[in-house]
Amino acid sequence: MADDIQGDKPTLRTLSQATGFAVATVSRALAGDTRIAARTRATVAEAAERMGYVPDRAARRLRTGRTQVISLLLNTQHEFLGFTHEFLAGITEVLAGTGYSVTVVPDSPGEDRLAPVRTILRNNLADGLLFTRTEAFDPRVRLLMEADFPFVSHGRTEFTTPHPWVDFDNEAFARKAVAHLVAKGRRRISLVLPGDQFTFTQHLRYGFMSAARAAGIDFEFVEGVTLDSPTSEIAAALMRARRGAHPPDGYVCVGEVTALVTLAALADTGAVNGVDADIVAKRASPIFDNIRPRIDTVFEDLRATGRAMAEMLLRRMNGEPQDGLNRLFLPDGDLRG
Amino acid sequence: MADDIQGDKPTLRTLSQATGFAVATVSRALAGDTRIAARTRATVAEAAERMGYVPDRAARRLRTGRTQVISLLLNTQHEFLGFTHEFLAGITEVLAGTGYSVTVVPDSPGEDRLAPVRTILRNNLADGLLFTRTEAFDPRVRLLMEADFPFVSHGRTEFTTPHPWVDFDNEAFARKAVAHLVAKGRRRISLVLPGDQFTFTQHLRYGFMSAARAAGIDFEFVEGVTLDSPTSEIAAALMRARRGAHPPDGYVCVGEVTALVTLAALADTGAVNGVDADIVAKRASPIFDNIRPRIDTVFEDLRATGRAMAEMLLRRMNGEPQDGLNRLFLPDGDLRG
DNA sequence: CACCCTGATTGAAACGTTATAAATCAGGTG
DNA sequence: CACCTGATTTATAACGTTTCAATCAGGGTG
Repeated sequence: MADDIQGDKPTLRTLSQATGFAVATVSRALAGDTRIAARTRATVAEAAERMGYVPDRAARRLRTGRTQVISLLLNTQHEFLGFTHEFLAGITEVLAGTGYSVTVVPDSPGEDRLAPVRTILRNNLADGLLFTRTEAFDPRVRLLMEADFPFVSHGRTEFTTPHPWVDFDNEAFARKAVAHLVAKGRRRISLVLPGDQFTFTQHLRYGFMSAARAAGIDFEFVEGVTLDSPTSEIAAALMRARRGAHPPDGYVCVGEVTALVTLAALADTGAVNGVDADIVAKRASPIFDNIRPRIDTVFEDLRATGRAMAEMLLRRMNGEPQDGLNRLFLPDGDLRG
Repeated sequence: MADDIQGDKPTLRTLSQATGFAVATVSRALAGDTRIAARTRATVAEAAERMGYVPDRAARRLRTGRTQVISLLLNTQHEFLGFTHEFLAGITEVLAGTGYSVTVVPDSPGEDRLAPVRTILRNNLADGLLFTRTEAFDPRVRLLMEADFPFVSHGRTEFTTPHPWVDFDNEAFARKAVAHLVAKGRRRISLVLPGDQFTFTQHLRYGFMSAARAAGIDFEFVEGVTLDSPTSEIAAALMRARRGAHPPDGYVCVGEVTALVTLAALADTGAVNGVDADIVAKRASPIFDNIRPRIDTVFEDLRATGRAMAEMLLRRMNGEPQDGLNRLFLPDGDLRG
């Protein structure tokens, strides 16, 4: 809107008139085409710099079909703490200066998770896609692979065809957490799992179960709720278990919210954290430094995860073969308390 | 990339051939131009629907200059809990189905806050702008008003020219919090303020001070730190005050993180929350339901804030006069504990 | 000297849309 | 029946970019 004080913004034509070269020459010079004389390229580059030329995204997009946009499917339903913030920060950090911008598209598991992807593909709204909460045979992955559309998933799948992903080693986290509880002398440990459809649920379950079995201790999965259940339901389920015949004396918590809920459930049933039971949690933000009594945590660096995913997507969009593009983040060496 | 299984996606020309009308007619029919015969409009609309026509954003953008994009300046530096997530969820909720998409642009106070705005204006990267952490004489507001560019700020300014904003009544929050502490018999209350440059800092300070004075109790502002200081520094400052001659017996906390830090500082200096001191906090996420011992909170609904800002921006971009476009969220009636 | 390279540049077309101005048409009027 | 009017429709240009094919000037070669 309004009158640009700056005067009209420079275009290729402006540069063409200023330098005396044709529009086509200017375009190719800026693109660094080596078939344009080096001297010409220098002249054009200098003029572009001087006049503050910036290519028009709409025109380029119309011509080339490339949008210069990356879409992020963001879960807007369930609550997170540091997750969204850190993740987005990491992504924008990498994309700054690349000319790509991130658009946020709401995604709600339970709804049709394919719908937003279809829209993006069909209407050509982005050049690449990032998403989280990947399922074992995630229909989004299937669709995107079929369409040969660049993407990076947060979480692995069970597909045999390789695709780019970034993941956190939740199996290792579970083992480490169990080992820590065992070292503290705990004999019956409990875990609230995410929904069965997610791949990382399997990793958690396997790591948790096999570590507990190897240590010869009892374990249970909290019944009737998942990590995404309303916190009131999770709290109720936890308290039910505490009042049962064999209340757990150790908890592995996959998210910060669950950790707080567990802490509250302990308090509300008269149990004392650190005495009657211990908690080990995965955390994504520094907030847990400020919880008293302290609880032991393993840090999942979501900012680094966002960075890794964005970088990988850039490489993928640049045409790199996709079978090498994976990264598994290992849990920190030490538990932080 | 790749071959669209769907075949080529329909364009105006496709529709033109299918219906027998000229491209221009089809375009205007779809735009609902009343100078096109009603019958024709119906025919065209039907064909568009049947073939799944969606206008090409790049072409439309190139032609009209409108981007169909809204940019959100997002602070990626400081930690937040529910903030980013809830806020974004509210925005995307409103924008879903409007054809607008949100892009996230990093913004770091301390850096040049004008730079991203300039880029957006100059390169025409968006039709509207949303941002937070508004300053009293926010240079972004000044620039955007000069350019007559649609925006909605989260937070008021001191400019006399009106502009659209959405804000939370932090003065009322402070008064309410103080009143609550006074009712509990607290006689010396403390507050960590945000940086002086932000408008809401003045509102907080004024509400806090005048309510404390009216009640005839002592008060202090924690020295040397702001809400954005590293939590370790805030913790240190709080503990220093606790060990001083006149430790506070009441705390007003503007953010969730500060509330947790305060809680931790109490615990670490051997004070008991609810006995030696009380805390009232503003919260943006349901997480505080799960903190034990419970602390009293006032809820700021950031999802609703995001929704309000997005709706307001849409109205503004539709050319509504901007002097009516404000909304002040009042703190909840009851303190929740 | 005619020829053909090679290197450098350029004209023109196209991407899909919308706005402007002009063209067409049907129907009524003198 | 020619003409005017209002209602519809349409051709055309333009937005700024990239790319294909064509042009052009020299210089070496036969």
